Amino acid sequence: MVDVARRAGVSLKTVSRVINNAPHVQQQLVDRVLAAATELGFRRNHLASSLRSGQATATVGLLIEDIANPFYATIAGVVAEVARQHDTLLIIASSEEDAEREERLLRDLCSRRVDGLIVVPAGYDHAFLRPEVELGTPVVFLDRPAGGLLADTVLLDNRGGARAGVQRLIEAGHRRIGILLDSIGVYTMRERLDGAQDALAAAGVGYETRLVRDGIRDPVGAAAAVADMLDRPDPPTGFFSLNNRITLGVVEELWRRRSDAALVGFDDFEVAHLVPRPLTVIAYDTRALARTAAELLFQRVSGNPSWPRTIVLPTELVERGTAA
Amino acid sequence: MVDVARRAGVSLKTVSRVINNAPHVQQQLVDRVLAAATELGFRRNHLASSLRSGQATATVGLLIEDIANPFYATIAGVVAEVARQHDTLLIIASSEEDAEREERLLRDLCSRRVDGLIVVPAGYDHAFLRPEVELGTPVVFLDRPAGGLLADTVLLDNRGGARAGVQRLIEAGHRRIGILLDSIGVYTMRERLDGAQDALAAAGVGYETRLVRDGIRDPVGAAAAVADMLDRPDPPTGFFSLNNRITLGVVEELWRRRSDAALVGFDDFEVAHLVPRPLTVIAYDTRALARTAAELLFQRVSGNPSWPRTIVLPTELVERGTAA
DNA sequence: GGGCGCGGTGACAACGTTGTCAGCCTACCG
DNA sequence: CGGTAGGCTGACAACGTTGTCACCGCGCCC
Repeated sequence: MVDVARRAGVSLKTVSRVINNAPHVQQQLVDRVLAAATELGFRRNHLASSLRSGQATATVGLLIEDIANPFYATIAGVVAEVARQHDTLLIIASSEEDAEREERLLRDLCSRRVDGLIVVPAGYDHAFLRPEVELGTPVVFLDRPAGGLLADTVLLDNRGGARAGVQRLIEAGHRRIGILLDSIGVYTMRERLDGAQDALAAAGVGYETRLVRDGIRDPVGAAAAVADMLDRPDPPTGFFSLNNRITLGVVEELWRRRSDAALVGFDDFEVAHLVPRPLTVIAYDTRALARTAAELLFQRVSGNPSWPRTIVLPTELVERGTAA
Repeated sequence: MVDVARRAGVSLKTVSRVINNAPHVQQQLVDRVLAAATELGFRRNHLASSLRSGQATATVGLLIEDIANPFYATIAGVVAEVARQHDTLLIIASSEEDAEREERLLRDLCSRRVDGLIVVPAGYDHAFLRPEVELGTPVVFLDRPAGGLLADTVLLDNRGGARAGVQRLIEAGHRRIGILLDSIGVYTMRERLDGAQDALAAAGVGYETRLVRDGIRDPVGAAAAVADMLDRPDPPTGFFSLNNRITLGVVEELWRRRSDAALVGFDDFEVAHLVPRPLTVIAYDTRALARTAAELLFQRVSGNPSWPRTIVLPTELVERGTAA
């Protein structure tokens, strides 16, 4: 910038004014400076700018589990789009469900002075973020609540959705319902399981531990669990799967056996209408979820100081034929 | 930092040394400084650090079409993982296939002094990046070549893959092969179409324009095109689809009509084995593609100055039964 | 005993930008 | 014709950190 100033025969400050097209600069000088800048290949240093002005790195951080997962990729896409509307770039970091790594990444993002953070938490303690929040970095939690920190949060109605799904199976006459979940350690899984239990209890159907399978990581594991349950005495006549990876495995196994057991799955997925039997699922609007969080964040960034909110978005039972 | 120094009764520089755990500091002072830092809630300012030291923002930029697309999400995941191994964060920006937006985003990333860039180009002229490259910002192009700029590039063997796919259809006896593609404006589509033509020419099969459909954006469009082609005289007996979104539409339409027309699709996809007929596809290792680019980038970042390379990764014909 | 090397520390400038303020000039008003 | 308001410009400090260099004191060697 000092070089540009010398070349244009003006002061450093005038160059700064031109670059930021501030008012009160003669057109003639503007032209001279611009010419000098392009001749010298001037490249503004965004770092120095945000260092000096103290705020506005025009960057927000998004912390998720795994960017390659379509759910998070959708979220990232929406957040990036909202960010773009605010002329802001997005740093995306994946925690891989590791609380320690999550903390490291969040601290790193803060040390980069991001204007705000959207976090899908992996850990259970986010108290370490309190200083940052108090010093003015807004944080919005997405899909799961924060631990030990009062902050804006946008959630799905996991419990209500699961309740509706299991209720539907019960209405169709099922009493032995196999429930498959990823990990009871994950907030959404706990909520969904609670919802399923709500529905069972409300219908006076007993909750049988043998019908609940935890720790199912992938479609293969799901298929194996289904096979095992079906091969035992008093097999389930219906299945409730708590996420779409599991649902996929259940579908595969049922199809392999030509079983007509009922199935309701949490999470919709793109090819749900293409698989052998069209699937009944608990669907929700992932994009709306992300958009809500992102818009809330940018409200905070632009200074809305109201009390932290928790927003719960609805889920919907989409019937496509496998509930009966 | 100056506050920490005062509190610990040492100089500013000693604090800096402790924070960066530089050698030659008495353990006693280290402890005092660390204590003071935590008491005051010291938060290192990464911006100021990279401004002063001139290099090492520990950030790389990834420019893709659309983060919500699974192909790019996979790439982003791999790049983020490689970046993490180098203690580097990732700024992801989506060009939405808009060359102007691409340029704006790349300039913005450069003004943030990222350590390097991985670009899936949307535009055709990247000469504007030359000053940045010359000033030491490595750029690796991914999946499509750069325009007007000599730079590292990692590509797929689109042409070879398409050639193999069409050749397989020809071997199965097909002579009228419907070819469906997104947009001839996209590099990969042109390459794949060229490969298809190679195979047709090599087999002495005439290239009929009526059998090629351009501008197919989504599965619905693909289904409509297939329907139209099948309803005309001399319909194709086989289809070659140039990306997986199109393939999905073709599958739907063929299934709807219970047609047993052959189909080979470019791009594998997760549920390729679940759809009504298991699909024969041209597959490739997206993760390897991304990993190659990311590792090449970090080689450059750490100073490997050799001549820009172009790496072409192979594709593979995966037969699952729809080629005949 | 003087010189030398080295571990340990601090003063100071610098990175590239922007905020503050002072100062210039012109125009306009009384 | 003096005063003043306001458009326009520049000098300077500051943002928070790190690189450079100088300095001090100690132990060691000749």
